[in-house]
Amino acid sequence: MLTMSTSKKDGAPYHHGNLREALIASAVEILEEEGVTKLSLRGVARRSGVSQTAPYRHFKGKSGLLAAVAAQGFRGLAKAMREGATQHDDPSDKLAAIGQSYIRFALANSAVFRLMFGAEIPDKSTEPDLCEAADEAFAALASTAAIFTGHEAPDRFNGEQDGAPDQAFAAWSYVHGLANLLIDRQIKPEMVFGGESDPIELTKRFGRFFDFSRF
Amino acid sequence: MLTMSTSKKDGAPYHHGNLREALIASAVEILEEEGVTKLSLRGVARRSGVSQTAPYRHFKGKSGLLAAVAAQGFRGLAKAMREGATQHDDPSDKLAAIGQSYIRFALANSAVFRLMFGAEIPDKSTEPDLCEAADEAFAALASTAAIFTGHEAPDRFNGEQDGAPDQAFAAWSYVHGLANLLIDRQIKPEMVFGGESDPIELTKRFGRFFDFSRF
DNA sequence: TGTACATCAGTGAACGCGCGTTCACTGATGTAC
DNA sequence: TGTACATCAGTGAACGCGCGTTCACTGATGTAC
Repeated sequence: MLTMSTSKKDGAPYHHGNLREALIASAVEILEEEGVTKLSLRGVARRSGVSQTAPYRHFKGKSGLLAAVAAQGFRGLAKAMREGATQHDDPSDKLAAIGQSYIRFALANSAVFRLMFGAEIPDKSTEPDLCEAADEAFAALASTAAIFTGHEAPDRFNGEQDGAPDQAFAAWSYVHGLANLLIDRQIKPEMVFGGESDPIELTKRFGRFFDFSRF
Repeated sequence: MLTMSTSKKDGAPYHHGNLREALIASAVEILEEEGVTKLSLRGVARRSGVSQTAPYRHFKGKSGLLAAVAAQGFRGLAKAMREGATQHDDPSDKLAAIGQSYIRFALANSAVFRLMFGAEIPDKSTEPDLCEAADEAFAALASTAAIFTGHEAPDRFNGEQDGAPDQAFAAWSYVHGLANLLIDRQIKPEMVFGGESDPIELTKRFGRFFDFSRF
């Protein structure tokens, strides 16, 4: 950073200085505005104001960019869940807050969310960074869910998820499904309440069918 | 059908006779084998052994074909759920059977399932047939879930879902989430059980956290 | 402090490709008479 | 029963397009001396 030449007075410097991050940001924008189908490496470069071959300096082709976007998404989701959880002490409240953060994240970043979990990236296991980010997100959920069993939460899951308690998966399934149905507009909050309403309210309302005392 | 000229002895008759269905079937095959990204109208025509412009006789472009595939998917899902439900009398058993049918369908038709719920078809409301098929699927779930409230199930939802009980949405969320996590390989049955295992067993196992007596 | 030079980050032309869709057409079908 | 003809279902050439990726390149940077 010390030696960066990018100056604010300079309109378009030869060296961008932060192209990798800029490309990811452009990709996210296109993703959210136009959908995965319309996302092209050339379009991303164009939006970043850079030649169409510049991205190859930072990613191994289009698939590399997609993986980086998804990884950043998982990191953001993990952070959101952690922040939600730390605002409460009671395990039930913690878990509820995590679920709400999850829903909020999905709604605010629906195209990225879809990319993270969809089939657009065929084999996630070939992208170590992506795996690590995904594990981080799952760990954020599982560590709280583990409290219900009284077992200690394993602090790493190695992409194996061994030892993660059933509730983690059950809670994840529920919240993941609600998130998906909401972003796919299969459940519209206003349809359930009969008026305009908040998806988070929905999360709480449906959540009472979930009984974590049963383990 | 009476006047169809397609004869079995004839290798490639000029008139196909059943091209619409054949195109949908080809689309499903490509979808499951190669993913949405690789699905092209030309490829579908090719696989059906027909010129690349023939599909335009039966669908209004690529988007029309996609909608037809999704609609057929929803009909199949609705049928599977209904068949699952009729094998039991107890409402809880009925609901559990519906969930299991849902998971089975998703796993057996994962690419179609993704298409049904994903963003590949941008505005489903412009396709009346698709809406109708989706409503049919939701109705199959909601009519059973409604038993828990003691209220009568509305027999149509008009794409509005008004009057559908909360449990229907909660159960749907749970089962939809588990289905998605399974087809996206985020939860691998063998990871949870520590050995090879059956996704349906998972459905039951996690399902016990769901308490439908609370309404 | 000044300069030669290796390294790094970006350029721009070019490749070959498959796509969605249109158009004027032709072969097959079924019906009115 | 035979035939003219409207209708239907498919053909094949052609359009313009944007894409991913490669290649040899050039401008900028930072360091060894």
